[in-house]
Amino acid sequence: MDWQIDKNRSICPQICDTICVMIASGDITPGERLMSVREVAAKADVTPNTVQKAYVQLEQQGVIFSKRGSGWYVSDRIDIAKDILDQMIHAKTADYLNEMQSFGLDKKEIISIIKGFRYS
Amino acid sequence: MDWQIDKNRSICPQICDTICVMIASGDITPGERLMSVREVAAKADVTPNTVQKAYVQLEQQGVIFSKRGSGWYVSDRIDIAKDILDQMIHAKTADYLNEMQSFGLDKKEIISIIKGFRYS
DNA sequence: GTTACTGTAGTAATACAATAATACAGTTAG
DNA sequence: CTAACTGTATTATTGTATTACTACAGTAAC
Repeated sequence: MDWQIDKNRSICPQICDTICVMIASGDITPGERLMSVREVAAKADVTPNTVQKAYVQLEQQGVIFSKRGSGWYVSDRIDIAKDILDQMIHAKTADYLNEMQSFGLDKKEIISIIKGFRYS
Repeated sequence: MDWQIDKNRSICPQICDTICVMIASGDITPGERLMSVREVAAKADVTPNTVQKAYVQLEQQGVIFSKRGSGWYVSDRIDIAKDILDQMIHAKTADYLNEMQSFGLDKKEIISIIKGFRYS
């Protein structure tokens, strides 16, 4: 997995999203152990504290659970991770469309811009 | 103009964007006076300080200029406002596409989601 | 049992955006 | 001239995210 973090955006949600993608895509499966808080922190070049916060959030949503002193593990409810992702995609799309409309663009124009988009 | 501010996002850039849209769309024209810092602050329900900051940023980019004690005015260079908007649209589209790709979606899937998007 | 890992918890420091309140100086209209 | 509006500037405070550091307790392997 690529633990690439965009430091211009909030880090904690990015970690949550990355874990959910790994679970939804089958990259990691129920019962499997996650990388430790300190490992992820090192890979993503962030503070263990921030990773811990993200893990706790996912735990509260039922996506993962912890065994004290042992590690973090993927829960059986991979459907939750998928739901979170779907919801995330919908929310971010809504935000994007709203912003584009505040710039005076309608849906057709937006799609046209995306189709013609060249990646740098 | 609708001075609707999304308080979940940073306010200062939203004010800058709104002014640029007003200029690019011809809603306000070169030489015309803008609403005062205090007026905008009241309409948008934010602090005059924040509006001031946004105006100064636009001034540094050459979009507007101030006459002390009198007010803020639209500069002749409406092309700058248009450029800023184009750049903004491109940047936000790039961010959106990058995020969607980190969720495992390709361009075709993204367009499909947008086409089927229902506004709430 | 010791060692090295793990989760867990807390504090302090930093950075940033925004708020709040105030004051000063220039302008414009009456 | 005066009053009411402007822009401008400063300071203090809040809220949030993140970092940095430290400490404690449970687990697992040797």
